[in-house]
Amino acid sequence: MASIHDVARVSGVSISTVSYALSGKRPVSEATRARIAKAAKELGYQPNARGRMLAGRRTQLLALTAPLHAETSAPAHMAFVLAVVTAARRYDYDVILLTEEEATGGLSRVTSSKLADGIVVLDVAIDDHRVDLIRDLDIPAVLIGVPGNTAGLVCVDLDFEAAARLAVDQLADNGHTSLALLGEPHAVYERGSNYPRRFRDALLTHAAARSVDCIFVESSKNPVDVRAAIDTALAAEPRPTGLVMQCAEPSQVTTLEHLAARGVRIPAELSVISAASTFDTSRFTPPLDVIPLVPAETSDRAIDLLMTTFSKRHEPVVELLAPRYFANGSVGPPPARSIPRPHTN
Amino acid sequence: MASIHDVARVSGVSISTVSYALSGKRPVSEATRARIAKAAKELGYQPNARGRMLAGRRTQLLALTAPLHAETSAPAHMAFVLAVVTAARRYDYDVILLTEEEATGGLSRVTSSKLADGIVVLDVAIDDHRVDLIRDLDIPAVLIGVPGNTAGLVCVDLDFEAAARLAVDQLADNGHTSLALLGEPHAVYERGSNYPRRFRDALLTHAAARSVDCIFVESSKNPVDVRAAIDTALAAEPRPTGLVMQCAEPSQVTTLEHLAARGVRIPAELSVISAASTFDTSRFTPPLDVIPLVPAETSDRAIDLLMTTFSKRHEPVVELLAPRYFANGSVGPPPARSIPRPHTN
DNA sequence: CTGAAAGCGCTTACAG
DNA sequence: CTGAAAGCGCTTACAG
Repeated sequence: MASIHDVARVSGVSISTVSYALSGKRPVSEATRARIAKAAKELGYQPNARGRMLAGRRTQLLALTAPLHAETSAPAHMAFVLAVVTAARRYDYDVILLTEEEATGGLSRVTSSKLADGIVVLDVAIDDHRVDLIRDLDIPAVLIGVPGNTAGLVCVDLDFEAAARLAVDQLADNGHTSLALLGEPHAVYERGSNYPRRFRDALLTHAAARSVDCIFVESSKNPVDVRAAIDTALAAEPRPTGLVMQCAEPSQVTTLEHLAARGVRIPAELSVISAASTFDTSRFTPPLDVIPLVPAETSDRAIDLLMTTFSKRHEPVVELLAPRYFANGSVGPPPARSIPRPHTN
Repeated sequence: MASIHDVARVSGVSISTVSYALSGKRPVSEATRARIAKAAKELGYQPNARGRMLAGRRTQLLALTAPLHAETSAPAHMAFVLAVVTAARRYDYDVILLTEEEATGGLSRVTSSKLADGIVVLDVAIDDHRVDLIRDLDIPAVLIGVPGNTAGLVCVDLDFEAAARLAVDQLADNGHTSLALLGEPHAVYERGSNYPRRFRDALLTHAAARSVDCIFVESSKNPVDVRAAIDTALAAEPRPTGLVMQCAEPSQVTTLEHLAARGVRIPAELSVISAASTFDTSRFTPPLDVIPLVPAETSDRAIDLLMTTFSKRHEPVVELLAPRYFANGSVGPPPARSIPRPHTN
């Protein structure tokens, strides 16, 4: 394997000139540059990362801490991991994946050994051990997600509160006065990442602010429970004419099938919005309006901020990306006249 | 940040003695060792990975090439990525995740820059560009999966042919003479990893060898199509009394629900086996017999082989792990007397 | 525009 | 049992 010395010898210059010619950090005469380029190409020279890491101040390596809980949705998780790696590559960074249960161990290790230049934290919980560690560690870090206490941190996430308001407004502006939210399975709110909670709370709050009734039901990995939840929601009084789903793809598919089976027409009888989804709701039956989760944009922005941190100390900031609404025809006005059902109770 | 020089100074020895004391690669007197350990602890010394990489012959870094296609099942994919990282950590290795579409670019990069000590290839297709590259690259590598041409390679995988035979035997031995296989969606056989093909082909071949009829149908992301496929399968002549499912979890759940809706009792009227599954079929309704995919065992073995390769050149080998069968009560004898249906056609 | 040299923080023969 | 020193392959002040 050719080294920088080989390239220097073949092109008749010093190794420093080779280094500068290849990095462009110092002007090099065109003739010299050409000879060096030719030699490097002939020899198939690739700078050795080990030498570069030690001499330079960068390893060009990021650590991504992305633990998988039982409650984690694998597709969404994968989408973010993929997006982070792709975003890092734009800056010529590679990504070390930290998955261990005792996630803080991995963080300490790659930090104290100076393996990574920076850290990306995925799937942030409200009360996250990794976040406390990050604050202590003297290493640039960015969180994708928002923990309970953001002091001293750089965070990027979708604005889930705004997304919830957007969903409510969309339905309220269409004239709906009673909604249902099909949320994540119960365990997610207990132990999972915190955005489902932020979304749910904001949605209920904003519905109340707009004088819209809203019933909240939880989904499940079990389709039977999903259908029961939907039945519960639709039995609410006054009967919901709008449904917001913020849950995994299988639960949304089950719901649509169940609604079809019950003969509930979308949007004639029920308007439906899919929220915080990473999957393609435009190919559902029927296609659904969606406020998508945006792994690529979120990760790009997170990595941009992290790279900024490398040059100049970045002040703590929580950047929330504005949600966007994509209409696919699943939202309309509520049924002209809802037939009042007999009062029980 | 304390360096090895600091530790040497504080403990009154040379840096080489510190290095040897900490690595254990040379005997060090107990007294000296104790002083060094004390100093290292006081100073919070952690060896610098950059220096270690350059001086030693190892980076303690593995590259994992795990591209995500549209056809990839995210949960299974995640399970393997997680298992590989966990397996690598047993040897104090960290894992760099390579996900790029042009996966060969990443492989060349980490190899020629000497960033990684070895490579793990996931999700191997029959005709995989990465495999050709691996053969050319002068770096230890192990594949999880089996490509069409295994010459010169070290591969580890579940023995899918044996798994298929096991499923057939289990049903045939119970007296079934007509089976159905619900496989992956069509695109998986066209472009995805190759084990579904190996499983399907072996199952059909072995069924024929045992004089068992077998109809093959494909699943889908769309539940409607899954139900149609099951209907097609059960309409086959002679009517199947055994069903093998080798497809994603949602399709298996849909199938069980559809069978329940059709009033098909398991195993009284239909025996069912779930194959190559990474999810827990014992909590399905009803619980299913399963021949699981084993990410942990497969990855552990793959990493063991890779580590062996580091010390002494390992001869090419294809290691297939024996499948195991877990009974959960979903397989029994076929219905005592199948009511012959009127001959159409 | 270019070079000689120091140095990044370790590991590991070579000596004693 | 321990130390002085070379060297891993680069980058980057320092000089000219």
